[in-house]
Amino acid sequence: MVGTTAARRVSVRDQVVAEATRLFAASGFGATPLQDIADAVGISKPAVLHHFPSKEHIRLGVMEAIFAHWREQLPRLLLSATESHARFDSVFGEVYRFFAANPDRARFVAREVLDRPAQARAMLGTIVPMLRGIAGYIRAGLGEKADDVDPDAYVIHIMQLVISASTMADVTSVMLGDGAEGRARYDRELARIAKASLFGRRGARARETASPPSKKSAKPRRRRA
Amino acid sequence: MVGTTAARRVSVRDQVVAEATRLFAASGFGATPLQDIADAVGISKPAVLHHFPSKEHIRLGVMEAIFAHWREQLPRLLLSATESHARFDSVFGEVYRFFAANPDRARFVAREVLDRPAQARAMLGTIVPMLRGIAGYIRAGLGEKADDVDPDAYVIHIMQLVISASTMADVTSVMLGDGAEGRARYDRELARIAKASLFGRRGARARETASPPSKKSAKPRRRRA
DNA sequence: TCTCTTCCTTACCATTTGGTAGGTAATACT
DNA sequence: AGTATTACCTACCAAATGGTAAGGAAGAGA
Repeated sequence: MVGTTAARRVSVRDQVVAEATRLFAASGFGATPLQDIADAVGISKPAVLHHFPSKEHIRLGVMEAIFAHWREQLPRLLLSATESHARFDSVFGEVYRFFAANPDRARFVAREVLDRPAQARAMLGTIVPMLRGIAGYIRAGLGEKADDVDPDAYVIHIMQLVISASTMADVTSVMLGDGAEGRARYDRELARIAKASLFGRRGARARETASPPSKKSAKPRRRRA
Repeated sequence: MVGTTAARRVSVRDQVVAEATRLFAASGFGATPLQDIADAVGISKPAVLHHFPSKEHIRLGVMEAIFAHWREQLPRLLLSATESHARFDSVFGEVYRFFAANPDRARFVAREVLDRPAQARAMLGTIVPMLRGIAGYIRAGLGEKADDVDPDAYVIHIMQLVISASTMADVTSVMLGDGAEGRARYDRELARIAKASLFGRRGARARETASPPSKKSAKPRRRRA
């Protein structure tokens, strides 16, 4: 019948994880029936449970996939430019794009933090060393005189900001407008806050190279709606 | 209209809303059985449905209570100090304390944004005029030369930051430590980011009056789980 | 006392849903 | 070919859960 083992490029298991990620992100773990996942993949419900012992294991699979992906992507940050402003743009852009590229990831993580704080803590723990690495670069880049900045806390807050931005953008657009321009203002201000709080308004403005993590068109003008 | 018997200290209806807020915040709307709310209040499940036509109406009651509370509190911001730095501290402190004083509110709002974006949008819409008022003050306080700041977007992001901070603090403490000092660093950096991104690092440091929004009222909140 | 209203109870129902039983067809292995 | 394994199916079950039915206690007003 329909393409069996040979024609199967992506394993059914991976499809389950992918669809579950999307559905969990949209409706939440508890509100997503196993049947919906099965339907999305195109198999029966017991077939899903053939690949995972339980629904709970699907959730773990989704979470592990996200963090594994992130653990794989994050090290690229550590190879970024050496000049502090350029490095900042690079690092911020990487983090931003990781979540913005697929809001499902941000939504899922946000839900896990709410629903299962203890497990979310454990998962976050697996990337703490890398976050500390980023914080270390910030500390080194700013030098001794920046004793008002707390790099560890800063990294945490910016990660939060990016996650919540990816999560809430569709809701907060009621204030800035739903169009592309509203979203552009939103993204630009997010990048500005992240940068200006580190280098100061002057420093951030002086090098406005990568304020909005390269959307399509960066409109430098700003208007009231 | 329903003045009802005066003997009642706190109406059962209000108790239902209060307990539902706590439970919905902790576990989510879908994952909170009606029975749990009934148990928390100390009545039977059908008794809960005597006060609310359905579980859905309880959710609406919780949301309305939160936003009504906020709509009532926010105007105080508009009476704050006139000097821009002092006003900032005042406004930021108000927003921060509103959510930090009761993390359930932040958690509930965060969940609503994830689960029911359209309704969350509508609710946010009811406070947009006030947010624009705050943005207007920021615009006026900074003057013409601060054309890099987008006050409307700024207000949205800071609100997001405060909400997500109240929501995720218990998880992110894995990086900064669970003790009071870790939380203090967390709060201090949050305030610093909010302020420095508006006034610049120099401006923010010059007036470090209200970095960590006094925890007097928010501190003794640790019980119940 | 009788009646009406409000608030609340116990019993019950219908639906949803995670998970299981047991069988079948295709594939891999020998 | 013969056998074991993998992947999947239909049918089913037990638990959880939102909501309903029907009625009782308590107070107010007559």
